[in-house]
Amino acid sequence: MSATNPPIRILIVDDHPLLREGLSSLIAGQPDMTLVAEAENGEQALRAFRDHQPDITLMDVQMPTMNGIDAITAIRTGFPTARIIVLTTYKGDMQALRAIKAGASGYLLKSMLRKELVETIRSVHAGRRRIAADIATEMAEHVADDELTARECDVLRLVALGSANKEVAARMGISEETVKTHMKNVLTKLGARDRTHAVVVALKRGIIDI
Amino acid sequence: MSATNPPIRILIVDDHPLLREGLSSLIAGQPDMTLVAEAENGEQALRAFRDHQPDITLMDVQMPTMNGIDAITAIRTGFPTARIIVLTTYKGDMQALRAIKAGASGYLLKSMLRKELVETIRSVHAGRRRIAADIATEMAEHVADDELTARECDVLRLVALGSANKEVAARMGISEETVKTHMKNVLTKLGARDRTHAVVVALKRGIIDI
DNA sequence: CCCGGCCTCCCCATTTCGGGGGATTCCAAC
DNA sequence: GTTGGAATCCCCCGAAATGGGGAGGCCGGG
Repeated sequence: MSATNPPIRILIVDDHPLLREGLSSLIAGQPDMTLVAEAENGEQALRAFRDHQPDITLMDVQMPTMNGIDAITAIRTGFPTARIIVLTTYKGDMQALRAIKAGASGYLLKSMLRKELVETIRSVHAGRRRIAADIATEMAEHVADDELTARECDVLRLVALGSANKEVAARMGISEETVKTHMKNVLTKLGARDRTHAVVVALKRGIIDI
Repeated sequence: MSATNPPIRILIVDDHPLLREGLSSLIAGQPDMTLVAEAENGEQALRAFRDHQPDITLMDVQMPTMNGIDAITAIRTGFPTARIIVLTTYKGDMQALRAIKAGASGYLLKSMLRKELVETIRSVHAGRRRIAADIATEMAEHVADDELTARECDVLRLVALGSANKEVAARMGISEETVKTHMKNVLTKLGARDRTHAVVVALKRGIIDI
C-alpha cells in the first residue's frame, strides 16, 4: 500500500450497469487501485482478462451468456494464478462452494460495506483468501453432508417443475423405482421432510435453479 | 428539462451501498437532477422523505427493518402525491403488483441501462407511469387469475416448509379437510400440477417468500 | 484385483395427495 | 336484505408418495 507500489489493476464483471458504476467510482477513490476494464458477461470477461491480465477480477455469478463459475474456470485454465473475487447477492452455500472450487479467492455479498470490499481487494491481492462470514458459517454447516449426485439433481429439477415420479422416469428413460430411490436419497441428504421441502431447501442452498 | 427549471430532487433508498454509489454518481452526472438524501431501509426512508420531500424516490423492495412496499404505503399515507420508482432485482409479478397497488409510479429492474433509468425519472417526474416491459408482460399474463387469499398463502407457506396437510391443520388450528380445500384452490389458482409445483410457482411469482 | 460410490431395478406396507362432490357460517359490500 | 366471497368442515376413492428392505452392474482409485 506504499505510494511507491504500482496500483492494483482491477477488472469488473457484472451485468448490472448501476453496480459497475458504483464499483468503478469506489475504485476511483482508492489511490492504490485502478480499473482496467469492465465486462457484463462471462465471455466478455474472458476476452477482457486476456487483453489486460488484471491483478484482481471482481466477478458476479448470475449473468447471461456465460455464468461466473464457468468464467472463473475458463480464466484459471489459461491463467492459474488469476486472483478472482466473487461479488454476488446471496444464493446459497452451494453456489459459493462451486465458486471456490472453481478457483475464487474471495466470496463477498453485494450488501457489504465499501470499506470491507476495498480491504478484501488488498487482502486477496496480497495472496490471502476472504470469504464473507455468514457464507463461511453456512458452508461449514454442510461440509459433513453428502452432496447430491448428478442424477439426484436431475430428478429433483424435474420434480420442482411438477413432474410425478412416473413422469420423471419417462423423461429420464429410467424406471419409476429408480426415481423413487433417487428421491429417497435426496430427502435423506437434504434433511427434508418431503419432496416439496426438498425442492425449497435445494433452491435456498443454490443446489438447483429454476 | 430546460436549464431554467429547478433540478429534480431525488431520494435513494437501498440497502446496498454499492448500488447507492452507482445511482449517486449517475445522478451527479445529470444536470437536471440532484440527490437530496439516501436511506438504507424503510424507516430511514420515511424520515428522509419527511425531512426533504423529494420529487422522486428511488426505492428497493427487499430491505431489512422495513420493506419497500410498506415504506411506499407509509410515505403515501402522509404524502399522497409522492412519486416513487421501485428499483429492484426481479422477484415475480406479484411483488410488482403489490408495489404498484401501494402507489409506486414506476417499477424498474436493477439490470436496466443508465439511460433508461434517467429517462424514467424524468418521465415519472412529469407525471407519467413507467413499468419495465418484461414485468408488465408477466403481470398481464396473470391479471385474469384469481389471487390467493390470505389463508391460502398461510397454508402454502407451511407446505413449503415441509408440513403435511395434517401438520398444517394442527399448526393453524383448523381441520385437515379445510387445509385440503385450501390446497385444492391453490393448485387451481396457480395452475400447478401438485403441491411442489405450486410452491415453486409461488416463489417465482413473488407470492410467498422463504 | 478389490472396494466404494453411483446408478439401476425390485418388493412390501402405510400414509398422504388430489380430484370429485356438497354444506354451513360469517362478514362485508351493494 | 340479499348476494358473494372467504373460511370452515365433511364424504369418497383412486393415485401418488414415503419408508423399509434387498440386489446387480459398472467404473475408477487404491
